[in-house]
Amino acid sequence: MPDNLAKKPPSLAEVLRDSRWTCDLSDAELARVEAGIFERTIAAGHFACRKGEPVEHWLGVIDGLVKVSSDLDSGKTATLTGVPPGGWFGEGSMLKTDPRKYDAVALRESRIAYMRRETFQWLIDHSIGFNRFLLLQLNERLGQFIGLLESERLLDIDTRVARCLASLFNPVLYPGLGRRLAISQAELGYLAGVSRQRINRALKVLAEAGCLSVEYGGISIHDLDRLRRFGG
DNA sequence: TCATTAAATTGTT
DNA sequence: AACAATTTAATGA
Repeated sequence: MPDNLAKKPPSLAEVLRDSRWTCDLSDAELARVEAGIFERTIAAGHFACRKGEPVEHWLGVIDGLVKVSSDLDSGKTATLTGVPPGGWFGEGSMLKTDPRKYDAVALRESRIAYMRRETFQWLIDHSIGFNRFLLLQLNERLGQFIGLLESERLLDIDTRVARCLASLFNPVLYPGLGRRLAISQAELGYLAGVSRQRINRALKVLAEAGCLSVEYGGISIHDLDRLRRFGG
């Protein structure tokens, strides 16, 4: 275990291979899909996609970290979810013809995959595995948002941070993700909607509870179930 | 390979 | 919000 912690920037092809929705595609089909995707690097603080624009792509996080949020007219911004590497989002918008309803901001420099609408549609028409993935993902997110409702009002900060982290490590939404995630406490603060200092305190509590361990520039999950159930 | 430095992140007030 | 301590990455001898 000397340097398997060394970072290796994943390629688009690797991310596709590891994505659950590509499992029943032939090599030729996978190649077709890959040809319908382009990659773009988004600088920290910049938008991977914006509310109000026509929806032309389904988005995937190859590397980095993205925050999906909704900016209210009041000027306040509500974080809906964070998307770690290996995660795909925006399928809800692809299934409608309305303009996009949410923003996606790169919390740090991130590489984003953009799948064209015609490729997305082709997958729906030809791949049962892709449809199964979409159903699973939509259902999982629905549960996540329902949980977020109680989190917002009923739970203390430590528990909210726990739920936020648990959602990032959701094995259904983000399979390829391992036990460790590179995320700073500041980034986690943006996702959970609390100050970095409060995140620091919450992480100590969660580490004390045996849910995770805090590392420089990231955290490692020890007990995902315990993290999910924390405080409630 | 090692020492130095800058930048990022963390821990605390 | 500010500050000090710690860790990492980059640089060059």
